[in-house]
Amino acid sequence: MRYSAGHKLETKEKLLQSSSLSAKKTGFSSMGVDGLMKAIGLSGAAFYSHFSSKDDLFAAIVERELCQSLERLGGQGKQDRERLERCLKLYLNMAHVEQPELGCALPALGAEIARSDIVVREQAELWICKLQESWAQILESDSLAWAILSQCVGALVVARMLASPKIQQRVLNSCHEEIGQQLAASRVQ
Amino acid sequence: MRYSAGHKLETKEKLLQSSSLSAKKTGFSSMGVDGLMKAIGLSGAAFYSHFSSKDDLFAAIVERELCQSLERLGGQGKQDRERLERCLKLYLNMAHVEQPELGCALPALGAEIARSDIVVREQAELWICKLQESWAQILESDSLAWAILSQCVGALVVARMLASPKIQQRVLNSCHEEIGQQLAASRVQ
DNA sequence: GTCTATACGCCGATAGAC
DNA sequence: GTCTATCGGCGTATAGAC
Repeated sequence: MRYSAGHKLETKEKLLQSSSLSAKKTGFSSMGVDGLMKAIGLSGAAFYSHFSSKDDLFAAIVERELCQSLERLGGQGKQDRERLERCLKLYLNMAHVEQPELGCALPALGAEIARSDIVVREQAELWICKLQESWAQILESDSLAWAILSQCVGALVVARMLASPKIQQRVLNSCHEEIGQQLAASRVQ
Repeated sequence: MRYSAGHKLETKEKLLQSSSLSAKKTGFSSMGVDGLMKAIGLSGAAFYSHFSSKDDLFAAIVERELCQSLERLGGQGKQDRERLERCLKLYLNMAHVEQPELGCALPALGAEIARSDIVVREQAELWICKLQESWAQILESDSLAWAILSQCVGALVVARMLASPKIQQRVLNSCHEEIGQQLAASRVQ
């Protein structure tokens, strides 16, 4: 082998990272294999040494991204409400609206995941359910966990569609405020 | 003119309707001009008698769809909470999850709208704000209106990513239930 | 593992006949 | 307004040299 043992792993990792960013920014279907490889300094044909098809790459991106989202949002081990509220504040943030490439894949790739084949959706379901379970444990409410998750994803989808930063900010503030009230209500209950 | 006066309008309307359904189902970027025209029994070249470019069509689809969503959800003239709650029940429904082509454009095209140029996003903002204002009037709360709107859109994005109908249903039920509590809380306040 | 070269189809868009 | 024919580019994917 003309290349070192770890080289393939490194290349694949670089490709995954670069592709994930691009997919969240411009949409997966809008990316070409050639452009993806050029972005990491390789030719288009080299792509097929790492993935059998473009769809195969998408499955890998989804798994990687959702695993990462779970780490960021659900955390490992026991959590508490305070840490959850800090996560929500980071999630419902203008920086997150303006930089989809650095943020959660659910608002950015949700529609494309929804249109993927069953294998990808089962992967997505796995990680999304893990995140929901993590939140449900903290909140002691299954339905509240689903509701807040949906609201966070929706807030970013809605805000990113808007043209003016002021209204985007108002969407984020509103969701943050209303979630705060839901959390407070669930605490005294 | 070899074609009747209303012919062009009818054809354009048929094209808009057919394209809107396809866009919500498979995503706008995945559609080809040729396929869109074949779907209404015309050749691909005839497209350019109605729209100057594919992007021009997307702008028209967004305007048409969001205007329609406003009619369905915001209604014209005065509304009341009961009618709003009936709308939410229809929105947070498995039929809506399973048939994106018949439903709201916000969950289906949100990410693509977000990536469009400023003109499209200004259009989107216009209609979304009208819807929010309509709800805010009923609910007597700006932030609650934004929060519920986000939650509804997010619920559909999340549910459609999932593989199993049972969990999809649970997402819808959870959001419906939690929104119900938010509405009740805002009523007594 | 990566390269160049290439196959082959679909893409958006235009030209010109009717 | 719609058609057929066509252009030039880019899409995914493969073949074979190194």
